[in-house]
Amino acid sequence: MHRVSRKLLQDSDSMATAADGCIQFTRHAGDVLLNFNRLRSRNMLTDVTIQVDGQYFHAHKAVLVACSGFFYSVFMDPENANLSAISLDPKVDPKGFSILLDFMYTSCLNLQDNNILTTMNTALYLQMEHVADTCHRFIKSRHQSLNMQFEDVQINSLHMAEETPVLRRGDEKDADFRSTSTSSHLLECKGYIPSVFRGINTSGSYHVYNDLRMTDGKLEVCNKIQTGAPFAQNRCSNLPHNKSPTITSHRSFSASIIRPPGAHGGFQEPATPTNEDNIQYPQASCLRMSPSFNKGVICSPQSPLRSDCQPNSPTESSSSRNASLSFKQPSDCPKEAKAHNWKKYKFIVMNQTCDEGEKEAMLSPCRNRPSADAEVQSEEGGGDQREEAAQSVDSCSSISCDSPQHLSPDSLTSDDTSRLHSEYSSPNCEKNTYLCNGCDSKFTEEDSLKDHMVQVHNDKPYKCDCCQAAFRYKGNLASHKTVHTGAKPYHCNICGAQFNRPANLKTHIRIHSGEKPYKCETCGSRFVQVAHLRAHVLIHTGEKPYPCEICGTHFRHLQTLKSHMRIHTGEKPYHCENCDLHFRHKSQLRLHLRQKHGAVTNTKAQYRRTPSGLGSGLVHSC
DNA sequence: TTATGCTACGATTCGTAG
DNA sequence: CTACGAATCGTAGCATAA
Repeated sequence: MHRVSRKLLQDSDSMATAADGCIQFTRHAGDVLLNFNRLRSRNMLTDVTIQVDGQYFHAHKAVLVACSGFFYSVFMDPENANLSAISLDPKVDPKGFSILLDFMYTSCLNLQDNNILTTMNTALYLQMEHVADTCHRFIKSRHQSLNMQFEDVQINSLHMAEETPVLRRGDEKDADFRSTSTSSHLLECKGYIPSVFRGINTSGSYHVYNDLRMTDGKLEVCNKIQTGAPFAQNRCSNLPHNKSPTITSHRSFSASIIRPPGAHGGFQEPATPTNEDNIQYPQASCLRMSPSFNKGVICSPQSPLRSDCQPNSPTESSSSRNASLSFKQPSDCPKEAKAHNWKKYKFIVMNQTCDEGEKEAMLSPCRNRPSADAEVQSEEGGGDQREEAAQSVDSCSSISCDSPQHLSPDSLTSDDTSRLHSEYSSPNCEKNTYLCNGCDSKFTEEDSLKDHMVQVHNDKPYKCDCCQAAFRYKGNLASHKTVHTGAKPYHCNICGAQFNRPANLKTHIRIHSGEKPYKCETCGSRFVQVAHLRAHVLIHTGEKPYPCEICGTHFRHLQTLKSHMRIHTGEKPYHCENCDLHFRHKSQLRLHLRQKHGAVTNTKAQYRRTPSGLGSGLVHSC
């Protein structure tokens, strides 16, 4: 019984039983998002392509709609139900969009000094107010080192004012600023006004940080406006007019819909200006930033904030509200070879323990220590305990790397971990209680916490003293050490091949015996190893899970992708020393050697590796 | 603690199409 | 000649039963 419970705990990783008997899987939401991101990285089940200034992004409409008021307005419109491609306004910065798209799929917002403005403006365009707010707090928290950028933003707002009449009615102090600011970053700052989608309803409300200023060390935002599409106004005509101030901003932004053939008779709709005359000015043209400034957003009925068919906007979610400012790079799944593995995709989410990022979040002492993030969060007001629990499994939002005592998880020993948990346990934690920062479990014994960290959070306390490889079990460390000794005590009686494990020898023996226990049910082909069968069935399923990030070509096998990448890198690792020619593929070298040098090159011994680098690698000696 | 099975992954080989 | 597809083989990490 104990084993069953333990196994269940491992499988579900982290779950809590509520008082009503409902078992809450605290990682479920994150795992689902992780799966979505992996699907995106493989371009699987993506149903829309977004073109941004010549760059293409594949995504799932459902994710876009769930995260962005802009996309919500677009895709929830029945008229656009079958859209498979959309082109955003060329003013939208692809980098900013990429950051936000990553955020949608990872919860990680890669905010850096050089992209903060682009990200914030793009967030406004996409009606991701919570992200814009976070960007704003980011700026606020770093204002002392970003004075120049604030000036840029102010200059930027003036440019917007030149385009948008509503801005001209802003604070007259702008005029002073206009005459003094000369930042070189001016051209890089795009003043975005999320505006009317060409022919498409982008109803919703959003405020625009079109003017940021520092006053006595405090940030102010002026000319906060709410905009909406005329379509929205029509749809919401039953609402009191003063509850839905509709401003159709003009020519600042647009997007075009690329319709599938047959839909409305054209592939890409030409951009058409929207109603430029329907502009109403908000009564309050200047709003001082306050801890609750975002509460003042007025929402139209079609806004994601008020929709009855969409979950709460991230604006209202605890995770976003409490999101701290993370400088952690978002996980880059496409670059992670392991993430491409279909088996891992299928299985890892339900069974995986913490990845490194999550582990870092769990071990980070910052969560329970005063920090700039905490200061930001305190302004937002505290969330309830349930929200905090959910927050604890958020691998990114709770991470702050600005702590001077931040430690890399790789550098942590088991003792370090325990020390951290003891040292940075919750202030509310009882004395002599060891608190797991990963799931808020409490233990009275330090060893219990250690065991918990191993079983639940994949702590690997056993480290090789030679290569620092970490293992969960002591036995595996011992097995690992036999590989550095190089001992291969298991011999094949038929061919003499040597192996370090009986299991590997057993697999090898199948070559001689002809045993192929794994059969493809589709074509009947048989394989020695189940992994070979899995790779084989991709032929039948049509799946090509390995995309080239440069040209977008998808491949069925990782090795094929790697070989393909040589086209982009120019690498030709196979070298003929006789005539100093380089080849991209070994088969080419072999053919060359046979034809030009009469060599027989069918044994591994005839090749040797050379130092890595372009044009180096395997060298044949004739 | 050891043995074992499962699994992922890298390297390699061969074949084929353009 | 070049690039890709598919299969094959070996290695080693992970998890658990014995």
